Amino acid sequence: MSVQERKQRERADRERLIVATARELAERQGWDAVTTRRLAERIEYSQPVLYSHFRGKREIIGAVALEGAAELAAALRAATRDAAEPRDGAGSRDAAGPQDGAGPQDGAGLWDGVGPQDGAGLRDGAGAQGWGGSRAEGGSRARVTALARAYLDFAARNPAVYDAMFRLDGGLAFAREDTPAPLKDAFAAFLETLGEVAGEGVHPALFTEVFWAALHGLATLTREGRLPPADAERRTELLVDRLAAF
Amino acid sequence: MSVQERKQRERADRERLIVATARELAERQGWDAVTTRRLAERIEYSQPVLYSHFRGKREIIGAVALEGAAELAAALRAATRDAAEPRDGAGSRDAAGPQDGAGPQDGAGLWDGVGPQDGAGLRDGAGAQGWGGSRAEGGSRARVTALARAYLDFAARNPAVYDAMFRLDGGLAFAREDTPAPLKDAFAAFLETLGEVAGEGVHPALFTEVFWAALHGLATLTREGRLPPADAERRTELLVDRLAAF
DNA sequence: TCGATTGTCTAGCGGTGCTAGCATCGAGTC
DNA sequence: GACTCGATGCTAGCACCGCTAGACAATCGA
Repeated sequence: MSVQERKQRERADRERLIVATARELAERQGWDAVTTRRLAERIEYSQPVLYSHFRGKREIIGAVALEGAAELAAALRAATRDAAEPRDGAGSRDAAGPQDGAGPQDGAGLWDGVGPQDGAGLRDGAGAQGWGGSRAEGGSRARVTALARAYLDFAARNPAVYDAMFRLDGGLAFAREDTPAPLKDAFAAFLETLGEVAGEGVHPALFTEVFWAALHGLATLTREGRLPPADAERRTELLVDRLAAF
Repeated sequence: MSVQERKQRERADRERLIVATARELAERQGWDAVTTRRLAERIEYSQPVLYSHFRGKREIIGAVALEGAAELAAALRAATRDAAEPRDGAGSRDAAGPQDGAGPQDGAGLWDGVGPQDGAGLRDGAGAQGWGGSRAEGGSRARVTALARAYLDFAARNPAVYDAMFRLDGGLAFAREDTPAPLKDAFAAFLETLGEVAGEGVHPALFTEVFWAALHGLATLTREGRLPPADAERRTELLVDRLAAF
């Protein structure tokens, strides 16, 4: 059976090569330059080989998107962990890698069963607005700012991957039960930090969606030159200050 | 000279026909379906005729975008006017059509010389946060909510036009001195309402950019099914409540 | 060793945006 | 009214696209 195993391994290697090559080509020359012919040439196989791994170009984009989602989740967690460690050290309980199954929870229909249990993000500080003014908790602000910066930084440094995730059609399901795990986990990474600052009576997932959408708008419009590049940092600060309830 | 005039007129008519046909086709079947062959067939001319009017498909998209920008500006102004008429009737002094020259002003580099003179949007109420708590002025909240809804409604009802403006490359300059007048005017329409609620010490244009970006994120992610469609209205309300300084 | 299976390739389909070069038409001139 | 001649719109075709049918070679099990 060793022969079959070797073949499977080689096949998996080639699949990874396809995805990596597509990603690199897209990042260097844009997704328009990622044609099946060029991609086949780069991996030194003929075009039909691509179709033995993926249904078509769309699925290749989807594969790049999943890879990117895992990296984005890691980048967000790393940034928020570094930003300001909680009193009890250890970083905010975010052991879960991109891989954990993510069982059924909540069921509110938003991204469906993603991340920590409903409201868990509220455990620590937060809820200022309603009954206390700005009650210290500078840690939250620092984490949220770090989150926003990390997201925008990821988008700017990996434009093609970002497009594969959030602008192009990679055939992936979003905000549904059958959403692929890496996407759910990326949303969970958002939720872990933003749950703290959703504010009273605001569903953490709903708040996270709004925050994410705003960042997405900033990321895309800035990159395409539809917003003046100079003020990007000021826009980010304004967004964080206003949107989050510290 | 009447013959030349007639020819010019016919040529302008045909150009309008091209743009209208492209728009209709895009709105019905998506921009992918707008090919030069199909477009030529619909207007009952051959392909090269298109290229005597436009440099290429990109410019046709740009033409649709400009048309859409004028309509968007009108829709935003109509919605905010209807939302809550000011004490002195008449609607807020927004006579200017999409056509006025818009001379050099401000020079801050954001969309460059757009709309009313710097800070004009602050003339009426506003500035609550800093020195008065929620000092009535429910009119502002109503107008901002109406603005947001009108924008998202426009995006949902005219997806192809919206894409031409803000997602596809129509070869138009944004946020620059040479930005086409209709785009500047659409931004001005935003500014007229949002200037009121930028908050103290926040540049109205910067605030408008952030608000617009957030709406853009909501519009695109919702339409592509990346945000659960059911909660769209709640997201809009949350965004308005948090971002604006009433 | 032989047939079957698996894997990969060549060649080609119908489509894309765009353009070179030719034919025709009609306005201005005699 | 006949005749240039430039403007105008056409046919045909380029290089490329995503994708696939079918021929062919390599490998496997009997």
